Amino acid sequence: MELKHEVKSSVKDGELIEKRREQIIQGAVRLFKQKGFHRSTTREIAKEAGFSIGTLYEYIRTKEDVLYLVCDTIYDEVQHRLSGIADEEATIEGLKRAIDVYYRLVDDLADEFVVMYQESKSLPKKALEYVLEKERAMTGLFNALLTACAEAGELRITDKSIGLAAHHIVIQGQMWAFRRWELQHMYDLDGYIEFQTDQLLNGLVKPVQG
Amino acid sequence: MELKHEVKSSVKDGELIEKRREQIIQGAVRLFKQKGFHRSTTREIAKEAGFSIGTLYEYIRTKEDVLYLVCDTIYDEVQHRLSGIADEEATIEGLKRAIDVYYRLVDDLADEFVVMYQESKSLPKKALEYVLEKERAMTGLFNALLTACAEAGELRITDKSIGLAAHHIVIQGQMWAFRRWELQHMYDLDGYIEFQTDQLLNGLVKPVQG
Amino acid sequence: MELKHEVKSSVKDGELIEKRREQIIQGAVRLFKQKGFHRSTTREIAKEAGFSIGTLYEYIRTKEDVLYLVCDTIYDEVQHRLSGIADEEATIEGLKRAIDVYYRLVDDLADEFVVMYQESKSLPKKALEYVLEKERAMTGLFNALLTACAEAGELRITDKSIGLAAHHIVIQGQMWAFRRWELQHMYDLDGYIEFQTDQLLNGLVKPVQG
Amino acid sequence: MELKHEVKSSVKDGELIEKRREQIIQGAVRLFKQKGFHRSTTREIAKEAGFSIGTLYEYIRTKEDVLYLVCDTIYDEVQHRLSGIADEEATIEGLKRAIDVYYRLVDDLADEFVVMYQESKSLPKKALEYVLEKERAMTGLFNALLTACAEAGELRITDKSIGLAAHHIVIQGQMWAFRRWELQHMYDLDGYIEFQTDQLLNGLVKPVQG
DNA sequence: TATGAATGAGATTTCATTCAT
DNA sequence: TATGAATGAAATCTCATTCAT
Repeated sequence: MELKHEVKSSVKDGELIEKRREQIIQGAVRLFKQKGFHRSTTREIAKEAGFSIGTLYEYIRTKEDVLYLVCDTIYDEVQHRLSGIADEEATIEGLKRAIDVYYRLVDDLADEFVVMYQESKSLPKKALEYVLEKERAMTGLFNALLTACAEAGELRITDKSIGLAAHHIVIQGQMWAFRRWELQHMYDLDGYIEFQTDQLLNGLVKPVQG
Repeated sequence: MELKHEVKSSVKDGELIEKRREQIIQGAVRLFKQKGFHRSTTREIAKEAGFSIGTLYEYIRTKEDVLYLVCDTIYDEVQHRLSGIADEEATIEGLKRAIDVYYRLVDDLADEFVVMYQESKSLPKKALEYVLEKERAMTGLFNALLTACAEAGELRITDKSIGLAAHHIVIQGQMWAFRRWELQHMYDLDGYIEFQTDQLLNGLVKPVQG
Repeated sequence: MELKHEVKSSVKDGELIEKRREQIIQGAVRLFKQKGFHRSTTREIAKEAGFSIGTLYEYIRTKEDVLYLVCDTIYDEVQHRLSGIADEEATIEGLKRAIDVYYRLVDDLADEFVVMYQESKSLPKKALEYVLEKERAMTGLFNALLTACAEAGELRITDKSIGLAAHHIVIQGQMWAFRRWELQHMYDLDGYIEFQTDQLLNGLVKPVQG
Repeated sequence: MELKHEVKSSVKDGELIEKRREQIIQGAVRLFKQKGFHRSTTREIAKEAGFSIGTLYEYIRTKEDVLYLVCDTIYDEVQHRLSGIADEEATIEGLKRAIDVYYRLVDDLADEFVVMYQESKSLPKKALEYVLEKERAMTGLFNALLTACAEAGELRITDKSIGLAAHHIVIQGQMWAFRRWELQHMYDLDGYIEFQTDQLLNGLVKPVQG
């Protein structure tokens, strides 16, 4: 199902491609954070990556490829770090741990998240689809865990509400990235996680003995 | 604190300016929805507005002015439609009505909201500040109402949590704009408002006789 | 049948388009004569035409459009100047006059012919087809006249040979353009026409009486 | 007058140079046929030749060298295959044989001829001169043979016409290369040779007893 | 006021050539 | 000798902005 939208390179050495793309991505993220995708030029990207414009184009075909590489990498990291969630036990505690992992991930990659959400609509159609699919998968992880908790009788939640609750978690996390500067006046990350989690579970947890 | 970032026009007739800018904004929103700010050209904006590129530049100074006009207009509309909130009574019912008004506003201006949040970082610094200030004012409305309710003893909520809850409301509304296509599979607007409101109040409402 | 491969312009004033394209074509021919199509840059073309690169692109879409405009114009001139041939009388004298007109045309437009034949394969497929069609039409004019002469009993020539003879005439004329510098050591235009015409007719004219 | 425009190579082994250049030329002709000289990249030339871009540049100095090699090789082959002409006997039959040899040569190397005539103006000045000199030598072969025939009383032809007739033969042959696809509808090679030869001699041969 | 032709800085992309391995 | 990654000058094309009419 990995319909990975391939980015063509004219360089043959796979390891080198890996290394150079790493440089490109790092440079691009630094740049996009400051100026966004459209205001960053390919020359700047090349320079930030540490090589010439010609070399940049040995590893990508178009400027949009850079954006795709950035988005793809972020989701790969996300996927990697969230991979544990799928195996969490279907309990309130498991759910809390999953949310905690996710929020800390957002905090670490806050800049990257902002870049991705603000620029991804500039991706070519096929690449956008692929990225959206990854985003859906992320929501899906929480959806599965919530479903498992509900089935295990840990949550009083209707099937209908599960989907929304999953979105809820995901969005609430992203909010930390997008409004960090405002929110950090009021909360630190731990406080924020605690508040949001309580807030969520207050509505969902089965009272101990109804 | 009205730092209204003025947009200069070489036309003198105030009414005409009003009318032309209306055309510009409407055209621009239609365009930005499809292609985003950067991918839309000034020629396209002029055409979509119904006049020539020369005329466009009689009413704005730079392309960024168009984006500013769009953002500014949206907030004017928001401010107008939310003006009642400030006067709501400090009760759960008052809070519910305020939230309802806000969610319906987001639903009506969903496209505009999406455009604004995706593109506003392209505004020049000063204009961006002004827009962010308006955004803060919006959150402030709910903040004030929540505070009033808390003071009136209608809500069990710490001072510290009020700010976050206000953000919560604002974000939850915007989520409807950003994820409409996914969410509409599960909920219609009324259902969504109800669910979100319940969810929020579950955590905040003082149990009847706790 | 005029499948004229349209060249799009973003300028609306038809007369202006006409005028500017005239400038473009003249400048381009001057340039292409010296350096050929590929070695001429769009900036040089603009400069030679007498305006800025931006203006050039108001009147064409791509560099290839310039080549097409050049080729098209040459053939228009050719077609115009050969239009009389179609009405020539079906006699040896008529044929001679037609050949004379054609050779003088080639002499006048020698540079243009060279440009066209050396560069036309760089045209995009559709435009190339259109140009080739015009070339075929030119050969067709002589074909028709030769056929008429044969039918009128003025020439002893098999049907099969007519096609080749028409090609012959066309090529022999082009040779004057392509090898001018060599041939002019030996002949002036009048002498060349006379020699070639004699040569051709020697083989084709019916001996006065058996 | 062998001004052989030397192509420098950094490889010492003469045989290897020979072999590699053969590969380069063959690949280049294939490529130039399809896309022309300017549209073919050095990378493509290297690939088509069967080795890397680095290796290509061990055997040439510039891209234009490739074009020169192609042109030079064609003329070497031409010279080789026409070498017999110089020794032909000064009779009509000898002339006919010479023409026959030449036409068949053109037919064999048709693609190469087309490439050469369409691209040779892209050669650097010195190389172009050298190639033109070879072309002149080819015409010279026929010139000499025609002169010999005239002196032997086999042809009624003025001195002045000999030069033109030689050009005639050369061009008529090239016409087969350039317009093959049109002409093959009407003639096969044998028929074409016969027709052209008759045509030519009709004007030149002394009537048997005139 | 309205128009749209003109401008040219600047963006993306290509590709001949070099050079370290 | 062979390789192919690196380079950067240069090419094409776009588009925000101006200004004469």
